[in-house]
Amino acid sequence: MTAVTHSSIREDIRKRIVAGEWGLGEQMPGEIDLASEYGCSRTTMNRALRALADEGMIERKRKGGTRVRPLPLPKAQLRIPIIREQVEARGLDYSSKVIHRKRLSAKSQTHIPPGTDCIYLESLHMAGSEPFAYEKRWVNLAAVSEFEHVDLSEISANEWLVRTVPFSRGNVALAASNADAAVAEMLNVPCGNAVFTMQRNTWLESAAITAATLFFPPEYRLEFEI
Amino acid sequence: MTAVTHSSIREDIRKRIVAGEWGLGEQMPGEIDLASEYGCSRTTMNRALRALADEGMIERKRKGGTRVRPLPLPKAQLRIPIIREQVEARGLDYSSKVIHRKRLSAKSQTHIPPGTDCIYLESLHMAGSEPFAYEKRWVNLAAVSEFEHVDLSEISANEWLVRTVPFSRGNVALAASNADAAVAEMLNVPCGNAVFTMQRNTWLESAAITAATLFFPPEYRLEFEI
DNA sequence: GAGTGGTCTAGACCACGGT
DNA sequence: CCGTGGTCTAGACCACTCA
Repeated sequence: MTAVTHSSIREDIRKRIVAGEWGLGEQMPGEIDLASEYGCSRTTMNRALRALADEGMIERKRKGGTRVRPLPLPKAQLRIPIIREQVEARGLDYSSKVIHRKRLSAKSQTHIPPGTDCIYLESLHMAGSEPFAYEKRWVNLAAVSEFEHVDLSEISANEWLVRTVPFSRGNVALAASNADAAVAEMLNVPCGNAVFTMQRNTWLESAAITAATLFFPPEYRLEFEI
Repeated sequence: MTAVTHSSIREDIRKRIVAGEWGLGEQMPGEIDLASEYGCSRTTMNRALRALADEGMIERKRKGGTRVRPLPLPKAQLRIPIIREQVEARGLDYSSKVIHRKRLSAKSQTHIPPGTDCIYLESLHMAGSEPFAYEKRWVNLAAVSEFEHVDLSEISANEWLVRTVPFSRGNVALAASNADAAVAEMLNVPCGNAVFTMQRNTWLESAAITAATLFFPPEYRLEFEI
């Protein structure tokens, strides 16, 4: 006898969908019917079906009932890794060095309003004695003025920001680009070689906090489940 | 007066966390206290807090209570776009052509067991008259034998597979690589140029279905929110 | 042992959206 | 109109884990 828990019910219904018990786009039984079939309350069945809807397997509409999604949404949970953790997960020592540090007005290529007082940083993240990633970053001093006095030999800019402004929101763009001379030298790859790049803009509420671009050597792969 | 719904409560508590009402790693009030503070039932408060825990903002443990996560997990919902949709979203006509099609035994670089009878395909996805992506794909005939007879001038391999085996799971790896001569010619970029690559392996239950590698021109960016 | 979250229940009312 | 999912409630028992 299967335990009547929302998770076991959810997995059982998932199997029935995968097995094709209800065709694509076809209406499946409602909460009340399924609840009585499984011998659980409607609340529990609701939770199981809600979870399947959240992951894009089914679609639910008031009055329209519950349907198997015709083309499932290929959604994935991607966890943006913290660089230190990635390095340490490979059993290597993490360190970072600041290569350039300047005080500049924001340029227009970032989401920080042009002219805003910023710190511009270039730093190299190391895994053992090998370069792991090169970073170019703008930090908005109007939003985090304390950043001006942070000792970046003690803590990386990224970690300081995460601890100071932990719950910011942002966007990410992934791309491939050809290494320019500076990036190529830092990552120890031939000039023009393909490098994986990740651009991140973050906000706290409506204030632009930081814009960072990370360059990874060609071996780097960002992996996740779907 | 704020309505007492799980979502409004969740957003209010999110604001209080962002405002720093409870320090990082510090224990916050339990469900019962918060429920009485908001004048809702414990069930409702549980749902609000569970949602915040799911998105990585708080950590919950039996007996240990609820705590603000010390370093928030940067998680993102990444929707893997269907190529046709990406092209059409840019207002361009989508088409695809098969460049090579062979029947081969699987090689060991994919997740399909070596020696399995496969179709190997190379195809070009077009946006208007421009190349949009080049695809190399293995399809396991032992898992989807009908694929042998599909007319790929009518429907792309990807779309046929999604409709036929809709609920497969898989993994994805993103990287930057240097275009080899064939890919460079197809994408109309200089040989050796950086191309964005996406490798996908998919399974239905435990059966390997298909392994695909997509190559995108250097302008391509994969964007998402965090 | 005891406190906290995890979960289930039975019942209720509401909101959306096809008919 | 009225069926369906969306949500809330009050109460209960359980399971984990810290002290």
